[in-house]
Amino acid sequence: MLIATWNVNSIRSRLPQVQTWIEEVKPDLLCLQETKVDDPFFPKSEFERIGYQVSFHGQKSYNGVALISRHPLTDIRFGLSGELSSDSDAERLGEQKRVMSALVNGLRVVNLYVPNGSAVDSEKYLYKLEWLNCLKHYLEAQAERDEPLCILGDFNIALEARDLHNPKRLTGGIMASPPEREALKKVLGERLHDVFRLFEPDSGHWSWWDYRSGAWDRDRGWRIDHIYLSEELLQNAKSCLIHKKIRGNVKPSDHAPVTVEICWPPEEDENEPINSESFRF
DNA sequence: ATGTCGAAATCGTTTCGA
Repeated sequence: MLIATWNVNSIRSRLPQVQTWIEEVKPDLLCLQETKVDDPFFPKSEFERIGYQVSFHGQKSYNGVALISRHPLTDIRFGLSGELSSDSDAERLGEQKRVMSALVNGLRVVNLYVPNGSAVDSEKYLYKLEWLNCLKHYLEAQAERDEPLCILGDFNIALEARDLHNPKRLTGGIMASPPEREALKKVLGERLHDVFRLFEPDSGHWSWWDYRSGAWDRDRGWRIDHIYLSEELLQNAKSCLIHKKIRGNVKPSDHAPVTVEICWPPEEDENEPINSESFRF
C-alpha cells in the first residue's frame, strides 16, 4: 500500500500537477494539506474521474485537508473534536480546518496540517503549542481503539539538527525551537516512529523549501513533512521517499510529496480458500 | 534583503499568512 502526503499550497492552483503526479505514482491514498478552498468548491470530480474517492475538510483561503483514495474510506472523522478535554477547546480549535482521519484497509490514517506558529513567542506560536497538546489528547483517546496508526502531514517542525540545512542558524527559531520539538515528541509518545529515518539516517533530505531567498536554487530546505507509523506498520514498511523533483516543477508548491510503501495487509495466508471467482462455473 | 507565493478585499494594488 502506497500512502502519500503533500502540502499543495492551494489545490485549485496545483490541480494539474497533482493529477499528473497521481497518474505517475498511483498512490493508494494521497493526503493533502493547505487545500485553501471551502468544501463546496473542492474539485472533487477531477479525482473521481481518475478512479479516486475524495473526502475533504476545508475553509476559504487558509488551511484545509483532504483524502484522495483508491480504496474505500470509512469512519471518516473531522477535526480534533470529540476527543478534547472541553467543548470550548473543541469549538475554538475547530475553526481552523487542519485535521481529518479515516480507516483505509483496516488502518487509521490521520492527516494533519500543524499550525505554522509564525515566530517564537508570538500569539500564533502559543496557539501551535496548545494545538499540539490537544493533538496529544486526541491520539491518546485514539489509541484505545487499537487500530494500526499512521499520522502524517505538514508538521511545521524539524525535529532534529539533521532536518535543517543550517542547524547552527535555525535551531531555536520557529519550526526548530525546543518547546515545539518537545510538544511533538509528546504527541508521538512511545508508539509512533518516523518511518523516513528507518531508511535514511543522513542529513541533506528536505521536504520544504521557502519560496523566498532562492531557497530552492540553493537547496536550503527543511524536513517538516513527516510520516509516523505505529509498530506493526513500521515492521512492514518497505520504503519512504521524498519526491524532490516535484519541487522543481513550474509553479510548484513549496513542499514536495512524501510517500511510504507498506506491505499491508501484512501477509496473505496461503491456506485461505482461493478466490470464489474461480468457482463461478 | 522577510528577497515569493496564493487568496481575497481594500479590487488592477495592497494585505495577510506562510
